[in-house]
Amino acid sequence: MTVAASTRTDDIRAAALELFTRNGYTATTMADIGAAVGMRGPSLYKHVASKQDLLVQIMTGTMDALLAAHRAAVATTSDPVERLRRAVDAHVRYHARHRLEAFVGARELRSLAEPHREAVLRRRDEYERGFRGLVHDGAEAGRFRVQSVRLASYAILDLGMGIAAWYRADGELSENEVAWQYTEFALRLVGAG
Amino acid sequence: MTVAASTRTDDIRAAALELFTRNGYTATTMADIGAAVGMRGPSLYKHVASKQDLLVQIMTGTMDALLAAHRAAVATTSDPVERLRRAVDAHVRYHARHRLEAFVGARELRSLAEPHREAVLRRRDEYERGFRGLVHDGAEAGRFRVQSVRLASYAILDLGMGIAAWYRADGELSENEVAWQYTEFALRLVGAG
DNA sequence: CTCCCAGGCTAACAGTCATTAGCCCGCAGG
DNA sequence: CCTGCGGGCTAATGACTGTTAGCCTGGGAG
Repeated sequence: MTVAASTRTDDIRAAALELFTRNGYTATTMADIGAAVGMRGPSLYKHVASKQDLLVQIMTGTMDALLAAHRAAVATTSDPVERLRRAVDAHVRYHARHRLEAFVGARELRSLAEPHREAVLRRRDEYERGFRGLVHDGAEAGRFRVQSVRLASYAILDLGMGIAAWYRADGELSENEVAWQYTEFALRLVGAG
Repeated sequence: MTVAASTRTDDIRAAALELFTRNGYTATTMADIGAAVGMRGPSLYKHVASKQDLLVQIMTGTMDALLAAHRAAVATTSDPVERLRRAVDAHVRYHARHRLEAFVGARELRSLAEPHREAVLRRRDEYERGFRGLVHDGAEAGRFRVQSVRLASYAILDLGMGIAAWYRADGELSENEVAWQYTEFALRLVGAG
């Protein structure tokens, strides 16, 4: 049986994610991560390759998931306004649902060693270009009123990043409320309100 | 003569700010900072108290300046829409002009030791409440159409944070262009467009 | 019952840092 | 000329960290 494999490894990854988010990558020690899952630091090496590898897994996994969500969102319609609405919805929900991953993904790029950093950066650029394209198409079609496509898409992307910083699943604002409000914000922002 | 005091100390602070921004506080060594100003690590102690002190100066100085700019901006009028416009303008310009300070201020809170962290957090809360108040007043007066005052002010604040991440003084967008666009964004966002 | 090994542990290594101690040089004031 | 010292340097210290080596145990396979 090779089903439902390494719970242990997953636990470790989850603990690392939590600690990286709260204290940062460099300030988190292997001993800390071990303590969080009930073992000593060196024992972790029976399950993971290295501390850096833990970060790599988190960051590349995150970008892949985000890109996938984006592609799925824009593939469902060709109306520019609706495409942007769905992309923002996916963006916001991703940052709310995976706020730890998003948080670490945004803040620890500099802790990522070089073969991987470039790869993550490339995917992030691709994501950014995707949004810029959506805003551009909507403006082209006369559905948006924007002066700078670049500025507007930066603004929309930054809204999502912000969510990862303050959203709490057990807070007084539900994911739906946040998603609805923020898509509204984004559409108003590009003058499609 | 006690005029035009420590150029040396200022140079060191500037170099530290630059390095903290690019590599993060923990990843920056005293030797790095020293090299940036042309001396060895230990020599820095003839000018500054400690590495932590460097961070403290940067972060508290930043929050004070931001709060001062905010107060000055909202003191100049009592019209809710205009007050928000000016507050956002100050917010955006501050984050563009002092992007390094803003960047470090947002990202290195966790590296700040405890007497000071609390103090910075308190001032940040105060700043946040200021914006929330502006949005609330405008909504109360029927000039804004917002569902959640809190969400709208978070969104506006996050826009500024984003600027600190990508703005470059020598980029293709001038401070004025960014400021005008972003105040427009903020006003559209609260439905005052 | 025996054997194996997954998975934990401690000890040790090698490296990195912030910070301190103590030295020394050049120059400004007398 | 000398002397004090601002401000630089090297060496040393002490703490911490990621990672490796090697040991031990308990439970499942045969």
